[in-house]
Amino acid sequence: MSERALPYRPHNHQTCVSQALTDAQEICRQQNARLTPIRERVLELIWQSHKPLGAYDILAQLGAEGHKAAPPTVYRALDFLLQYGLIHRISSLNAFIGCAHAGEHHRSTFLICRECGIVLELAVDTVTKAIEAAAKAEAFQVEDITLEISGLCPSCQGNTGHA
Amino acid sequence: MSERALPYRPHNHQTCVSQALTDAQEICRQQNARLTPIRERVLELIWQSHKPLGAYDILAQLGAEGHKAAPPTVYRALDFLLQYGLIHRISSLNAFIGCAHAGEHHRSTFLICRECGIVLELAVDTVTKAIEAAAKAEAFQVEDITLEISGLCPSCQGNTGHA
DNA sequence: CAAAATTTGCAACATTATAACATTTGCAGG
DNA sequence: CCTGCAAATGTTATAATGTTGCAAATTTTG
Repeated sequence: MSERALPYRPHNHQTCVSQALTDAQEICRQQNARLTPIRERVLELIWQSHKPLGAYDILAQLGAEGHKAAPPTVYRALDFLLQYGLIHRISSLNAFIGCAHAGEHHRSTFLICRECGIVLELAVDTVTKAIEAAAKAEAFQVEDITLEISGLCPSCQGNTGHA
Repeated sequence: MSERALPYRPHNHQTCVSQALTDAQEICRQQNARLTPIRERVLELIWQSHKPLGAYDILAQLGAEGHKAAPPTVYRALDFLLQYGLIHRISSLNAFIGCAHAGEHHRSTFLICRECGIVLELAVDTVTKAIEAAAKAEAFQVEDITLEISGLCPSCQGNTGHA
């Protein structure tokens, strides 16, 4: 597996997109899931940047390209993509972002820049372990972890507060 | 400072409520913030249980007791209570819960039972440290952490799946 | 091919949150 | 006291996000 580009830095983003689509196709094939044109297009739209995209943004873009879909169409595609681990939902933003580790079993941490909006997904074992230990200490059975960190990415630090 | 009751266990909940209100009054006095009747009542409603309460639930309860408020009234009270650290917002539920550590500087972890809805707030230093270390490794400047763990609380484990 | 299951279309609606502006209240200085 | 400002609340409308229910089309399966 190749190294992934840091989203903050300039990079050939088309590589991110095509990698994500290829991975998605492979994952769906393995699980006998149908990556239909709508689902694939929604995934592609979400991957158009490293900023999370709202459901209604997706809806608008589909509309702009001639496919006038209704909200359920988009939400169903999103549900599918979530179910197969191809995207993540960012609760604190009511928005969705492509999964950078599709196919790998992982717990994600999201670093969300409040300035540029870019999100970096991490899978840090020490964090996961600490969380699971804390839950275990309370005899709580963990099913799902939402960990979203808001702040300033390296590129935006020092760039704020002056016109 | 006295020990806090575990929300899952039966406890004299009135103690939780009055403690929360007393703390809130003290915190507001110290900061010259006005804990007006509406704000105090919203806080009290939120503390009526250890389950997060939606803004429109609050609205409905205010209505039921004769104070027919509009959404902005509730959201403004919530903003105030959030600002002074008297409540927390649970992003994954779009709901609000009383802060169990008001006045103490802390980063919270929420254990949310999907079965009974009860939320336990923790402030675990190992978790906070691990998260901050992970962010630091990416040169990310942390401002806010959303950590919400969904699963089964001790009381609800084994109680599910059979009528 | 026919039946069954999955996916999509579509209309209506439910829930959550905010904008904009008017009115009232609390309070400090004259 | 009272007056004038700032903070808080009231009011109306609307924006943003998400769901339900059912019909039509498509795909899979026997």
